[in-house]
Amino acid sequence: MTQKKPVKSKKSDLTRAAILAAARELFTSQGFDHTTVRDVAAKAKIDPAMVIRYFGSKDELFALAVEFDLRLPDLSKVPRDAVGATLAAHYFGLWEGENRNHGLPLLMRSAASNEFAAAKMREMFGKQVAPAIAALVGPAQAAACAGLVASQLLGMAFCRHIIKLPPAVAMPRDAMIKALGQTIQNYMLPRGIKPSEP
Amino acid sequence: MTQKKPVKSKKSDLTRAAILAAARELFTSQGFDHTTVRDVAAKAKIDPAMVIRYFGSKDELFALAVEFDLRLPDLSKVPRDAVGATLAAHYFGLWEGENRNHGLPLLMRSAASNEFAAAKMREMFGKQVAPAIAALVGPAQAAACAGLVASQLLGMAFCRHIIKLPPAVAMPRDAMIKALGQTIQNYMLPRGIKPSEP
DNA sequence: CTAGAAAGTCAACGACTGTTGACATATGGA
DNA sequence: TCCATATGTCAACAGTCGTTGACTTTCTAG
Repeated sequence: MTQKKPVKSKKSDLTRAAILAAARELFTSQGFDHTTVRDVAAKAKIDPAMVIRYFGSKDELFALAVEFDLRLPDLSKVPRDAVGATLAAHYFGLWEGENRNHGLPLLMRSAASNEFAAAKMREMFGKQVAPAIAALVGPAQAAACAGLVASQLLGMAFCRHIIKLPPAVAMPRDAMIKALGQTIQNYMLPRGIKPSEP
Repeated sequence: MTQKKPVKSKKSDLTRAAILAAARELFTSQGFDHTTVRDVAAKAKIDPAMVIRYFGSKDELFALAVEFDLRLPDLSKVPRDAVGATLAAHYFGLWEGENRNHGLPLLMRSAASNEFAAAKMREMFGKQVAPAIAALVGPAQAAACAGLVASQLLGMAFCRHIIKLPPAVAMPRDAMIKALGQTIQNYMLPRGIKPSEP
């Protein structure tokens, strides 16, 4: 007899997962508008009608495909002068690590021309990034600081992975993380050095 | 009599200009895909067929709407320690100055999901930005430097004007330009400080 | 084995899109 | 005045899209 509590992986679960995986890939590489329900179905090797049956609509599918966790490291356990580099390294691990098929590249590709995706990016920033930074830099400068950090990290991802600007693509990962790490470090915990006047 | 050399502003020229202006506005605020030929025609108060007659196709209209000149200042005539701030100020003058209706916001909005727009951004970078930077920093580091500068400037525009991340929107323009100016300055002309190892 | 639910297939609808061609009107030189 | 050309209008085509409902196949509980 088939129990009902210990949910077995029914066949429908596999199909569901296949659709979601196909959708993530296509949304990531083509964006929301250029990805058709028929494309997703073809990649998942099922009928377009199934996509709608399983997820209700293209929008709901997108909303599910987008969900994910940044899994930011606990910055309070990182040496203070390594915070910038740690953050930069973690962030580009999300883009260039083993499991690349998550919501971040997907959101980035669609956010510029899709208000739902833009709102999701703002939400993710507000719930995951801002608090992590606010815990380190004090409430007064926290917002501005978080905005600056986000602009640098998102900007490099935009150049390197979205529009593929040659020098940003060619830059070795280590050098990029080092440069961005210093910038972020300076935004978050500026030294007494005071870049300009002594 | 109507002369033919000193081109008078015929009526068709006005219509053409009206179409182009309407197209720029809509492409900028909605991106390429969400802007329909019918939208443009409605905004220009003419028939959709005229848009095609005047510009051949939606793609050709987009290609024309996108053309523009960054008008970068001559960095060699700027005090070396003011290069970063000058560049940042000029760049955000393009976004927030009086004449905002040009190709840059337009490209940014569409580049993530439109290969033509992405290619145009790469071309603009290669022809206008990279040379200006290469003239200052020497060919060895020029490419990497230009990539870093672009990532920071484009990233902030993305946060502030495209997805409208609250802290990036709220940041006063002066403070933003100061912070970004320092970062860019450091990318282009790092002080003797030598960030890490000597 | 068998009835019924789950899973999958198929064709079509209605809306929207870029684009076209046939037609009407206006303009300006002869 | 008249005609050629420039300019503008209108309806429709062909294609694509998300979505739906009717149908068939597969699986499994009783």
